[in-house]
Amino acid sequence: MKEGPDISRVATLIGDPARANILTALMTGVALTATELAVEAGVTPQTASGHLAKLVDGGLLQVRKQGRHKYFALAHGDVAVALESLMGLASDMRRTRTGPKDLALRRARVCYNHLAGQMGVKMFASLTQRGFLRDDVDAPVLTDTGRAFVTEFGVDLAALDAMRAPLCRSCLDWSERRTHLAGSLGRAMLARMEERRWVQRDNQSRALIFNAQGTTAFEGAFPVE
Amino acid sequence: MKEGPDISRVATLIGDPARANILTALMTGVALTATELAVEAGVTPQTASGHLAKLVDGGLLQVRKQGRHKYFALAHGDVAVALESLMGLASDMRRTRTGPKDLALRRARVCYNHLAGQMGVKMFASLTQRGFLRDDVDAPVLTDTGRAFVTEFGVDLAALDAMRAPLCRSCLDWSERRTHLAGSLGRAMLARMEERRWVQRDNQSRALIFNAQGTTAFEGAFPVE
DNA sequence: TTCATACTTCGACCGTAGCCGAAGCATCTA
DNA sequence: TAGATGCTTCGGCTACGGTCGAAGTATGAA
Repeated sequence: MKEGPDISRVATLIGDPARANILTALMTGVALTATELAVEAGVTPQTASGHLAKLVDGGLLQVRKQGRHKYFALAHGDVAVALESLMGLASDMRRTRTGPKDLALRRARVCYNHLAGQMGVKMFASLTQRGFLRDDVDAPVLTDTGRAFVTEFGVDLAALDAMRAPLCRSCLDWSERRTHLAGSLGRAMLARMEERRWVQRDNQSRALIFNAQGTTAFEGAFPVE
Repeated sequence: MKEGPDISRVATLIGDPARANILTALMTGVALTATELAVEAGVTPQTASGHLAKLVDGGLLQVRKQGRHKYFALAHGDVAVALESLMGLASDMRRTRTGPKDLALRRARVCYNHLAGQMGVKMFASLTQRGFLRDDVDAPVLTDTGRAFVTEFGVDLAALDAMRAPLCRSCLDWSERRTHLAGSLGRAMLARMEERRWVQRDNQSRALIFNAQGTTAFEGAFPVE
């Protein structure tokens, strides 16, 4: 016993319902203030304050102070990946009644600011099949034809390259159990779709709602097989 | 709030130190009896019994009854993957003193019966670089030349194909943060190395100890770059 | 300066869950 | 049949951690 990193400490951190709600809320990728997160978690500000301190101390959240507000966000993408993998286990469990809201989430949702769900997986598959993305040892790699494609799509690759964050990352979908595209490129692709008004975020949840034109355009842009 | 699967329940399950020890012990891939796990977790049999029931009920463990013994194992590979991703987060945290035992674990260890750690990552990289393994959308795929290679290595591919379990899977290493080879092929490769007496398991931990000849042979079989 | 807002600290309360001793089944051995 | 051995159930103890009200510290607005 007592070998390797201590799982139980992190798991305990995630295990409290209020903290789990906070983490889930931050899966969208946006930064939220302490009071906003208190509402999200369904507890009073004092209680939330304690939880947030623990999460930051545990390395799961990062915090930025701005005036009298404190903005919290996930510490890094790995946290989101780990949370998704836990969701994968949780969705296995019995008594998982799938409501209509759940269906929307399975179809398309935001995961740390990139596209996840059936449509996320479809996009990833399309890019790979057409040779735009190559799934390398560590992470997916954008090929030359792929760079041309996403530039055409309207993504400013030069700006993304300038950032230190990794361009491509893969993330395992809890609902689909397949890979979708994360990383700064994944975020940029979703941002572009929002700019083009293909898709709109649901204010209440992580669900993404594609309108009629958006759906058609998506199918055209990311054909599969 | 209350969207997607309920993370907190699974996380709470993993969050108790005794249960975390149990899960970690089962990461080797072997099935253990209730009393063995009680010792591993450092609690009395009664207490362990309760924990084990919860883990089975939560879908994290599977159980097989054999005479008056009960053998417990991880429910499926996804559980191991999720645990590894939690370890990845945990190893980030401060106050992670890395002892000598930890070093051995980082070098080579068993992860659900396949090879993990630096040497696991190295093997995966070597196989990919030489075109034996192609990292596809879902999971790695063994190429034709790859099939020839592993057959030459002494793995009975026909037997593996006959099993329903997936041949190749990738698993993210908590210590290396890179991919290594899991799935039935991953297990077969490690088994073959043990047959050849390249490597021996440590009884006390998940560490794998390569002897001198084993190390040399490994370097020869899986060159990198 | 004065008031409002955002967040934190303190203290007390309470519930839950882990823990073990004792006793109870179930299964194998002699 | 009697006696081990492996696992489970029960009951009661304990402690830890989540919760909120009240009060305290920052920052910004009037």
